Amino acid sequence: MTTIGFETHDHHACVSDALAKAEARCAASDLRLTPVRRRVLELLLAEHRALGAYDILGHLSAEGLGTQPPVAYRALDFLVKAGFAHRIEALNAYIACAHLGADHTPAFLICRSCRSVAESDTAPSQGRLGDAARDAGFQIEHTVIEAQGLCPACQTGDAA
Amino acid sequence: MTTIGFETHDHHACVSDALAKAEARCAASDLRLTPVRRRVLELLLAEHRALGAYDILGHLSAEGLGTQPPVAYRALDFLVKAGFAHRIEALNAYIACAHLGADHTPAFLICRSCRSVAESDTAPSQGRLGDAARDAGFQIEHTVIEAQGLCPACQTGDAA
DNA sequence: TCGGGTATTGATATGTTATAACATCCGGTC
DNA sequence: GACCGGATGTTATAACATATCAATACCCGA
Ligand SMILES: [Zn+2]
Ligand SMILES: [Zn+2]
Ligand SMILES: [Zn+2]
Ligand SMILES: [Zn+2]
Repeated sequence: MTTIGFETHDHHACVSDALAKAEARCAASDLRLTPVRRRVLELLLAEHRALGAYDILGHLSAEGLGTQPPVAYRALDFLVKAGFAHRIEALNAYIACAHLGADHTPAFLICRSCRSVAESDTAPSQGRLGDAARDAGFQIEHTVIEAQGLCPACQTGDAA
Repeated sequence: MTTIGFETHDHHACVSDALAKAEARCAASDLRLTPVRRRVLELLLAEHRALGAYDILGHLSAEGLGTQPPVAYRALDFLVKAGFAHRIEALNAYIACAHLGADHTPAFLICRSCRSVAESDTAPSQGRLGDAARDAGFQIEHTVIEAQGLCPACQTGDAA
């Protein structure tokens, strides 16, 4: 299990690596990483934090890449469908995938204070949830696993 | 592990039992199950389905109990805080708790076709998520565990 | 029963997130 | 060049949620 987000790391490499992987994947899968889509991915990659669609739109608009909500939502939809980003349901926000390329079932650790998000790659079977689904005859297509609390940095300051 | 929602059951008893438990809990904890709050709980209990705040508001308004959004949101906040209802993050919607009285960490099985929701009382599902949090030094306060897919009934019809 | 604090409700306005609908452009193909 | 499909531009609106302040109900002790 790998958790990415709170550790200090070579983030510049982290970003360029993710962009390179996204480009390779697009080339291989006949997807188009257009300027707006690429820029939105860069914005999401800039920090390991969740950004709202309208945060994104603010940046795009400042850069002359589009001013209306569909611009941001289309790009985000593309990135999420392509697996380059994830939606954080508990925040109605979006974050770049930290395990680009790997087929995974993400779980998130979300700091309520600084809004940073760590992506943990949990086991796919979802232990007990999978059992419950099987018992109930429920066919799982997608799971949302999000834990909210305080990240290591914010615990020391103990931001209420 | 108990999953409630898809099985056929004595739903009339299910509802009155839940209302009785809620009343008992309010009496014991100095909480007030006012008319609007009680009615909203009844509406949520009516089916094992998630209802949006504005669905609720529609009913309330038809019954002369209030017409403005805060009426619904206040009642829902009360019910959620009291543990009588849960918020489904993936739907921005609300559902009555199926394990009233028990201290539990709910997990939900959400049918994308009929919007019915089963509440499974998993073990503090922090199996692997808890491990990841511990490794990262993250202090979990609340978890969201929601699986989306098709319920048994909707698989047969295979609603796309 | 009177006051005073607290919880609740009423009412208005606004903020935030997301999509529908339709026109237009642009690159590749025949 | 005509066509097609994906991507964008543009307008409007739907859906979800909260801030704020005034008014009222409730409880409790003086
Ligand atoms: Zn990084
Ligand atoms: Zn933090
Ligand atoms: Zn029932
Ligand atoms: Zn169903």
